[in-house]
Amino acid sequence: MDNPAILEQPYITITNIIWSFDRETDQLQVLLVKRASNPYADYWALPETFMRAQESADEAALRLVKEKIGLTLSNYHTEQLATFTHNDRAPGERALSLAYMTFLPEMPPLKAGYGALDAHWFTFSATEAGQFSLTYRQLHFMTATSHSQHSYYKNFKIARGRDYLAFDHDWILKVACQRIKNKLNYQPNILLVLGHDFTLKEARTVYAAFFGIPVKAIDNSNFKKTHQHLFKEVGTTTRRQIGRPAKLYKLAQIEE
Amino acid sequence: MDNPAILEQPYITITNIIWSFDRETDQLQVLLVKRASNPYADYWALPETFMRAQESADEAALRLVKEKIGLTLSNYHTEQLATFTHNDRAPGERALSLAYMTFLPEMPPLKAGYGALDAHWFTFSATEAGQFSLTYRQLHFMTATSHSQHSYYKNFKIARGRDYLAFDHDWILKVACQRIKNKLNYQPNILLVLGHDFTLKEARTVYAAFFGIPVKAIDNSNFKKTHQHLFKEVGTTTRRQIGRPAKLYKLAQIEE
DNA sequence: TTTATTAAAGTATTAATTACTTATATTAGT
DNA sequence: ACTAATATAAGTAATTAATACTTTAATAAA
Repeated sequence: MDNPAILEQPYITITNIIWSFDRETDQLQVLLVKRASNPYADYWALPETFMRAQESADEAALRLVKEKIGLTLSNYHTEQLATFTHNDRAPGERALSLAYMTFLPEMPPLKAGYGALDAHWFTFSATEAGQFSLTYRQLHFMTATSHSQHSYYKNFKIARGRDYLAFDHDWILKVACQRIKNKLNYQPNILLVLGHDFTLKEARTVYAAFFGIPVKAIDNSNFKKTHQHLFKEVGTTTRRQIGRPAKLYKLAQIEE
Repeated sequence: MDNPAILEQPYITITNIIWSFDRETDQLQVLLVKRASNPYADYWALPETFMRAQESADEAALRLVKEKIGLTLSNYHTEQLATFTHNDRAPGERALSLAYMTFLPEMPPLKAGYGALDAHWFTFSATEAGQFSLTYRQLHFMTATSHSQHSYYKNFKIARGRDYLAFDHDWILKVACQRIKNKLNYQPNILLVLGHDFTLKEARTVYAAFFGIPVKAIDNSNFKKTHQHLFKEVGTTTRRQIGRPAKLYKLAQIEE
C-alpha cells in the first residue's frame, strides 16, 4: 500500500462493556474486572483481551463474554462502540482499543478467570445532570466528566489513583453512556438487557436510569405513543403479580 | 493482559472518506484513488495508509489528506466512522480498517502521490430510495445495497469486477452515508464542506443530496424553523448575486 | 364481593411541524 | 430613476405530534 514505514504495530486490544439488568433491584449492571497484571495491575477495568489471528474483533468481543460468564447464554447482542487510539492512553506502550458493547438478556454469575483477580457486576446510575457512575459495595467509579475527547486526554497524563478505572476506561464508558442515551429514541438496543420481551414499565425503568430520574416521571401512556413504532406487541405477561397484567413488547428492529 | 496467545497482529489500515463540495455544480464530492499495488491493484478505492508508530489514528487520517491535497488547507474536521474487522475483507491477509471521515471546506486540486496511480474527486449522488453512488466521467460506483453487515459479508467472497471498489469500501461508504444522514437532524458536520459559514440554501442543497431530492423540495422557511437551533447567524453574504442577499450561518456546535 | 393495585385506554391542552402566502432586498433592463 | 425579475426573509393558518391529566379495565388479596 502507500507507505512501508510501519515501524512497529501497536497492540490491538478488544474492550467490551457488558451490560445486564438486575430484576431484584431494577437496576442496570456493568461488568468490571480487577486487573491481575501491569499496566494498571490491581485496578478495576472493563474486560479486555488481545485479538487473535483467526478471529474478527466481533468474535473477540464475544469471547470476552464467554470467558467471564461461561458458555451458558445463547442469545446476546454485541455492537461496536468506537476505537480509542490516543498515544498516551496506555503507559509505556502503544495500544489501540476496539470498544464493543454487549447486552445480556439476564444477569449471570461471574468468574474472574483468564488472569483477572476479580469480577463483579457494578450497579449503573446516572444523575439528571448527565453524570454516570458504577458502584459495588464501597467501590464507586465515575465516568469521565470531560465534554470532549480533546479536553479529556489533555489532563490524562497525570498519575491516577485507585478511585479511577484503568486506562481511559472512564472515558470509554462516558462515550458508551452517551451513545446509548442518543439511541434511546430510535434504536434502544439497551432494552435487550430485559430479555427477549419486556413490559412498557420495564422499558421506562431503563430509560429513567439513563436520565437519572424516577420511573414514575415518565408517563406510561405518553411513552407508548412516542415509542410504540419501535416496539412490537408479542402478548401479555404471565408473571403473577398484583394489578392488571402488562402487555409484552419486543424490539421491532435489531439491525443497524 | 489476559492472554498471550497473539499469533500475529493484523495490519492496521487507516481509511479516510474525504468529502468536499463543488460550488460550480453544487454537488458533493468524495475522493477516490486508483491503487498502484496489490491487493486490488488498478482498482479504485478510498485513500488508505498504514498507521505509524508515533502517530494516533486521527493523525494518520489527517496525514492521508495532506498526502492527497498538499499542505495548503488550514482547517478541516475529521471524525471517526467505525472500524472494519471482518476476516475476509482483504484477500490473503488480515487487515483492520479504522475508517474516518474528513470534511474539507473547499475542493482543492488533487495529486495521486504516495504510490497511487491516480486520484479524482467523484460526484456523490443519492436516490430517494436510499441508494448512493460516486461518479467521475464514465466511472460509476455504487455503495453496497445490503441492509446489514451480516448479509453484506455473506456474499463478499465472490470475485468482484472493476465496477466495484476495492476491498469492502462500498460497504464502508454505505455506513458513512447512513451515519451522515442520521446526523443531519442533530449534528450536521457534513455542512463543514461548505466552509466556515453557509446560507440556508447551501445547507438545503447538501441535505437534498443525501435524500436524493431536488433542493426546492425542502422549504426554506420550514427548514429554518426546524434547524435553526443547530445554526448560529454570523452575518449576511457579501457575494454579489441577483435577489435578496442570504444570511450566513455557522454550525453552533462542532464538538461531539 | 369489595378494595387495593397496576396498567391500558382515552381526552384536552399545548407545542411543533408543515404547507402556503406575503414582504423585503437586491440585480438587470429600460 | 423606475420597473421587472429574482432570491430570500418573514409571517400565517392548518395539521400533526407531544404532553399532562383522567377514566376504564384486569388482576390479587382481604
